[in-house]
Amino acid sequence: MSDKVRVRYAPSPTGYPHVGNIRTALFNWLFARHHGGSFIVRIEDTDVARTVDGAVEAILDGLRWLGIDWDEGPQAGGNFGPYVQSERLNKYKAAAKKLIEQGDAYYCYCPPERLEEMRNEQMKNKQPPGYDRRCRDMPVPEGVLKWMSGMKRVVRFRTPLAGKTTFHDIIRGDVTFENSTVDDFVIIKSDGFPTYHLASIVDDYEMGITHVLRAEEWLSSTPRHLLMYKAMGYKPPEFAHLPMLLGTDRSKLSKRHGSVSIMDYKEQGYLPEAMMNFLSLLGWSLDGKTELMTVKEIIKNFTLGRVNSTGAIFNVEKLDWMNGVYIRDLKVDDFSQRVIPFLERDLPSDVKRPLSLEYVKQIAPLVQERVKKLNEIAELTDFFFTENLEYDPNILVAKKTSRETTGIMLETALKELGELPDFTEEALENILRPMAEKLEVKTGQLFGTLRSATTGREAAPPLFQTMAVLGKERCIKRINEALVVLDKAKDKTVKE
RNA sequence: GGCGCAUUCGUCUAGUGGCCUAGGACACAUCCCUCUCAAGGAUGAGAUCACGGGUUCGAAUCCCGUAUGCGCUACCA
Repeated sequence: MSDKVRVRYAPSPTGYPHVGNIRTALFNWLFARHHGGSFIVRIEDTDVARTVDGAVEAILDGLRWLGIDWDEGPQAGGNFGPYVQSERLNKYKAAAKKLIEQGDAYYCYCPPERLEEMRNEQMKNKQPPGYDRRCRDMPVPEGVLKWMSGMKRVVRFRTPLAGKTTFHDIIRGDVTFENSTVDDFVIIKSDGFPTYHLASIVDDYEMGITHVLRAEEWLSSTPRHLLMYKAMGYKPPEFAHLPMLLGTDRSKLSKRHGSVSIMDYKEQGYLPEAMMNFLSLLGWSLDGKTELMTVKEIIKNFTLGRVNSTGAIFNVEKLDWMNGVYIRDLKVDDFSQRVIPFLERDLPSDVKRPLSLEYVKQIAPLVQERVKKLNEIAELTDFFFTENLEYDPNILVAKKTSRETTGIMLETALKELGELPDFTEEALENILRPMAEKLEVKTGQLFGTLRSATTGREAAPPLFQTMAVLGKERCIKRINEALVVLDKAKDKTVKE
């Protein structure tokens, strides 16, 4: 590749940043970074009706969250601006004018209702739907008359009636379309805005885009674009149509498949680095074996030759696993920092904020390897923060033990723990293990009972560490409370 | 309906004519470790490479056809 690579991500601000879209952005970015080229963001806001306030910022936030930076575009500037299509209308008008003048485009006065009717008729007769070209050869004076009388008009491209358009897709190889299957599509809408087709080719040309990497859904409109490049006398860029992201039923990923906004994933506690790693593997692979990679490694190895052509189902289970791997890899301090916003968001409201970073740092290592998503943190650790525990008294009585035995275990623990000078993990272990032996119960039974008493749950981090972090005072208090509610529990001497 | 693209374990994928009696990962199962839950380790089950024809000494890999899926078929992108 002798020319410097210039690629773009061209989202339209019609809603939240969709993961499928972001994946396209990611591949463009990886491609640019791999080749030392430029990654450009261009906002395609040519659909006035569908434009949503705040969408641009949301999309940019999504990119930033993942660590995708752009060399040119909104907030970054660049020499090819403006990077917002609604600020480039004159360029599209000029292009349309040129096409009309050289006979490659024409005004069409057909009202939407007629087109609708025409389509219905075509469908009914099992004809391929498409514009019937009624205005294609309208004499100029007639058009002028309609225009003067106030009729609305659009500009359509005059598609060649015969011939073929072939192009080489970097991922799929040669693709050919019969021009006769391409209808006279609209390039300027009646509101004066261009359609995607016109705007994108004008901008891609003027911004010096060398490669267009976009989702497969665009494959069928590529001949339109090529025809326009030709009519405009532009040299077309190279094309690569990326496989789509699919939902579990293999259809285009959408809301009904679950979360589709990249920001939802952020809020659920996926790490951006895990998300990027996972997304990069949807349609691309290094060697079929290496899956966990740093951004650097991904960039270093990312080539279109290793992008496949089959749509990929967005497999959340694998994402969860990968996120867990990344979480476990975090340094305790880092993990603690990242977890605080989630704790502050999800812990019961009576827990005082702001949380102590020092205290969180004590808790964090106990749950780090047990968490797949950061939003699980509050649920897993709330007993470290709340004063009163609420739980089913039955969990105090370990399997195959009686209420009486449980009472004895709690009393004994209470007494010996009370005399323990330093409440460390090691000291606790040294006192609790022999205690089980003395009481002639299994360690699992004793520890289980104490776990329930001190945490209010049956599954928690290792007992000694947990108790050490909770501290002597709180553990004693909770064991006392356990003794009170024990009355309500049932014996479990009979095998369940 | 038309056009286009695709088709390897449930899922993500490796595979570019012989190394494939098809490899890895997630998920799943069993076992080990173990104070619970995880994590970790080991083992296992799971794909007649959509199907049918060719080409070839030899095909998951090349060609043709069929089927299925998906996408497009807007004054949306």
